[in-house]
Amino acid sequence: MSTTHQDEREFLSHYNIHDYDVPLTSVDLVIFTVREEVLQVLLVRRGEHPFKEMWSLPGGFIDIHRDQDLEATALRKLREKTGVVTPYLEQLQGFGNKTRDPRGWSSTFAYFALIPSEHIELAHGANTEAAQWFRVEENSVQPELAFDHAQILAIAILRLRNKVEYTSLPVHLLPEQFTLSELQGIHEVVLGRTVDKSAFRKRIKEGNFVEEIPDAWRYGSNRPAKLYRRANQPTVYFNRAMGGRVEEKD
Amino acid sequence: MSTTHQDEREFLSHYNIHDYDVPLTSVDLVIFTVREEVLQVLLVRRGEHPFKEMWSLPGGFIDIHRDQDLEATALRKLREKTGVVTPYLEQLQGFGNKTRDPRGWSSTFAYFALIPSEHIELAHGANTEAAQWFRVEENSVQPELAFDHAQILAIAILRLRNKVEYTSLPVHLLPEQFTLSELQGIHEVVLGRTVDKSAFRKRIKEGNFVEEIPDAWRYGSNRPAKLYRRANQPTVYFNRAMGGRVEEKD
DNA sequence: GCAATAGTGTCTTTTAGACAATATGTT
DNA sequence: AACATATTGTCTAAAAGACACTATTGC
Repeated sequence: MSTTHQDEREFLSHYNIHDYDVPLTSVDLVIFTVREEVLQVLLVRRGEHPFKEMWSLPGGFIDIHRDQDLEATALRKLREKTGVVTPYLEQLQGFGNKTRDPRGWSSTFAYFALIPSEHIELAHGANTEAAQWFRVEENSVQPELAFDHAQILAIAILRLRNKVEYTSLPVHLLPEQFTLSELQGIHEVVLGRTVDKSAFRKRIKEGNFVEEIPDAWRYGSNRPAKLYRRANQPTVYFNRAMGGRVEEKD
Repeated sequence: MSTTHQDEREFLSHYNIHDYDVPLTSVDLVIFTVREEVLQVLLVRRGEHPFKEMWSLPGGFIDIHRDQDLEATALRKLREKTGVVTPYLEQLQGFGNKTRDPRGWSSTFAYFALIPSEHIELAHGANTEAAQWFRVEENSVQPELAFDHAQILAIAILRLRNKVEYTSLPVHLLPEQFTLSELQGIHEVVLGRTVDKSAFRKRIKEGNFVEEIPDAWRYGSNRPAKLYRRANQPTVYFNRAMGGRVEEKD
């Protein structure tokens, strides 16, 4: 109805968000990689209040002029900190309450990203916050984190472990080319336990999310290993988890 | 350090959110129930611009003075529309971009709730928006929805079907007391296919998320059925899905 | 007894786990 | 040949699917 549309235009012309008490809204990132045989997460040291000088997850406010959508905000932050432009990125969960930020009611969309550890250029420089990798031990990281970031991190770690149990997601922690043993190693690092070689390979092969690279081999002082790459497939979900029943879920 | 704390107090005393361009932030709800042997979802007719008169998911802005956290906002909206105070409630996903709301950059935390169809008092009255149940057909609902709510609904339906495949979640669609056949019926309605009685019962019993009610039976013109109730357990995740491999995931 | 639904048992199928056996490169 | 790691095969175990069989009530 034209009347309704005119009404709506009239309404919108008077609408001003600055008239309302609204929450702060940001995007935070949990960026995982596997380096030195350990799961690691990227943290930045805060240069400004609040929580100045403390370590935190990279993130920040949505820039409503530059960012088309939430994912654009997440990708922008990721690019600024790591230079990585095509990560595996998925939304983790939203968090929001009165107390998590001393500036007032605050909510955040937490994302989680997986990147291969090679070719990462961490952001540095006098003015930017320092970025650094930290080892994940159990469900946390050594330094105390700003805001509720310790909680967000714990939930991200849980989600990652669950996804590793029953999806093809860990391929995104590896570079372009990798062997099945390397892929298995990634699984073992994230899960914190060994997995059976035979069962693992059967599973991977029938998932069809990796493909052999023709005539490409990794050589060492032993039998060479076939090199594989990610197939052009969306994430594969297995009908059964790798271990026994998965106890905790998010 | 005391200096840092003083710095921070100083900083906060000058901080004013109204100085910044921030996105709108709301909470929306996808409320499911099973009535008349069909999966149904609760929609409200919008009384105000934008999208005045159109059907939409119940929801609205966070009230930073009344709501402690996001879940409190969701529960408040749910209570206002249905009178239900203890539903199954989980966060679905966040959505946010420049275009979903004509008032400007907008983001929403979508929640999804399951409630039994009995004892629901839908909100009515001249001033409040009309609330009504709609049948879910495939991945959508008959009326066109405001904002990007059709997309949110589709994702919620997908999530619900996936969870029904491999979790104990459907018990929340049933009243206090129910028979195993009724529970199976709920699964069949949501999944849109029949499931095997024997396999279903083995699964349910070993999950231990329902318990027999002593000496309680449902009578009819046939063999009486044992009545069960929800056990005091968190959601159980099964190691395998009910059907074959689950193809689409969220 | 009959109809109707509740509840159980048996066999098959699928896929993971354990673990042994074989393959193929370097040194 | 010795070594190290890659790759495959065989048997077992766990849990779902198909389907038949038994149980118990009202009428």
